[in-house]
Amino acid sequence: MAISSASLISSFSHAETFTKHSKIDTVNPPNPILLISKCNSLRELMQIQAYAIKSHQQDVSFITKLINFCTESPTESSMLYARHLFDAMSEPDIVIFNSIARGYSRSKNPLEVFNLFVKILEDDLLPDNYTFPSLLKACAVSKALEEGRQLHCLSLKLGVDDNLYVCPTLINMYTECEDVDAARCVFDRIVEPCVVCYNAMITGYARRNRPNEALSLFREMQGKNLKPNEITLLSVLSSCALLGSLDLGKWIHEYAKKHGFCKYVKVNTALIDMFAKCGSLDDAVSIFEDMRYKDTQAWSAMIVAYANHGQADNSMLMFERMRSENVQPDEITFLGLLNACSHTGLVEEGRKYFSRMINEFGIVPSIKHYGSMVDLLGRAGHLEDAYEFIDKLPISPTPMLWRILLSACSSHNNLELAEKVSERIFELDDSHGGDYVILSNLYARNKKWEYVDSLRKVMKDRKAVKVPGCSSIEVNNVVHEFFSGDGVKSATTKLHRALDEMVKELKLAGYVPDTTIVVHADMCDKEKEITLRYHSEKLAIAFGLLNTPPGTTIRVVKNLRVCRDCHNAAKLISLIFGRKVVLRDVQRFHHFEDGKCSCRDFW
DNA sequence: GTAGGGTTAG
Repeated sequence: MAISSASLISSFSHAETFTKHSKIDTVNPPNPILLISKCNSLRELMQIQAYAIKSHQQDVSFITKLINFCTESPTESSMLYARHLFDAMSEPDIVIFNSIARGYSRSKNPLEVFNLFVKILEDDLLPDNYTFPSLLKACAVSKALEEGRQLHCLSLKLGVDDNLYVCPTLINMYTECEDVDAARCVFDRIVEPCVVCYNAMITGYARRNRPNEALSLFREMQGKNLKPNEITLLSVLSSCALLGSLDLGKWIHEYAKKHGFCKYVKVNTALIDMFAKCGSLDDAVSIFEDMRYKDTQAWSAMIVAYANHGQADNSMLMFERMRSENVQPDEITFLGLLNACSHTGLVEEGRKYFSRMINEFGIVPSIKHYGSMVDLLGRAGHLEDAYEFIDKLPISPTPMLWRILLSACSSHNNLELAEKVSERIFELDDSHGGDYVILSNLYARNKKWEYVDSLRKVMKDRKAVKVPGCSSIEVNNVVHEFFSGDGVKSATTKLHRALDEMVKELKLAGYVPDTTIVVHADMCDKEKEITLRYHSEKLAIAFGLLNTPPGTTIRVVKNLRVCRDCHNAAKLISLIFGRKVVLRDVQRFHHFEDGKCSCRDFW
């Protein structure tokens, strides 16, 4: 709702009635500054100002209090009023500037913060340690690394860089601007970092997908007997989730229980997310059901969790429960629902949620919602619809959107459309090796070897690199990582013998290596088979079989989508070795049990 | 009620 300053000022003059209708002690007139502390609406605040003017008690200190009230939890109208007060001052000083900047910073308006800074410099005012947090936050939200660096220099010059409040904002600015190493430099310069600084750095690592460094700082912090708080736990839990480290996650859960952190809704939500992403949906559900108060994020976490585990019916059930308890859904809620539908091929339901999101709840779809819709249509085989959907978007499509469609083309073996889609991708970004691999696999499947060859050359010429497949498994609190092809040349370890043994047993049970999905055309079948054997997920599963007691569930996390051959193999492994295998790929979870997968081979 | 501010990590 937009409010003009004219309407504000008119309600301001209306506020003069305050003095007429209120009983004012004329002998001992009340101090307007004291009235502000009891004030609880903008309207009352204006009445207090009217009174202060009338009783000649309006001074700089009073105005500062007024502005502070407005910027404490700013709204559009409170900021307009604050700005009105500010503009009326003849010589605003740094204190006033800081207060206004705080308001703009809290209402995520970096542009106005920067404008104010320009004014500060023009007025020859010196920024102080109250000025920097707002400025640095503005850089963080607008990803302005260069401006952030300059502010960092200025803070050094003015000697406020090691201020209790400036330090964490500096770290946060650098991590938000994706310069995590610069953040670490700031952190390392602090003589005795406090919990807030640790939190800023740990959160930065977790957000920038560097969970190992986050966890190692967490350990360092504990070694120093610094007490983590609930905010520390949020980042540590999200690091566990990234790694799929269930053991550490469980330990954090115990820690949270012991130290009274489970009363925080956000900690519980992070626990739900962690358990779900570490493959233990049951634990996620039990945390969720035990929560007394569930907010939008908690419900969404559960909806997303069910979606990623392929339980669309439960996702939708959660949504119904959420609605019946009058909790408002947000964009993440719908992202979860859309993913739930796309993972299970519920095209009509997905379409319905998409339109309800827009029409019933007024949520503007983001690129991720569009991506989910493309996935929904494409994976269900409505490839042309998906193509048209992307073509008609109100925004220009990102390579990612086309990539989702390309992978759907691959699932449905539609080479013709895949070629068309690849063209669209390469126009935007030709450096992504995965795109060439998908297309190349499709050529191979259709026995068009000459195309496979030329595509490999193009890929090489354009210096496109493929992210290597990497799978990890946690055994006895240690996360072991395996890259595809590890040991292809020198397979001498116990693990490789176990792998050979595993494949031998699989073959006895009817496993036939699917050599059509290997990119290299010049390999013979034997070589192709070896390449497949050393896929990272097979290595990780073999490691699990070798190093965990019979009957233990094997939990593997993979950085890419699971390949068709490994999916087949995992199904058989669950059957012949009597092990549950929980495989998290970049897209979703696969639960293998008794020769079947929870995705029902739809992925 | 230290009577011009009250910040930082989610």
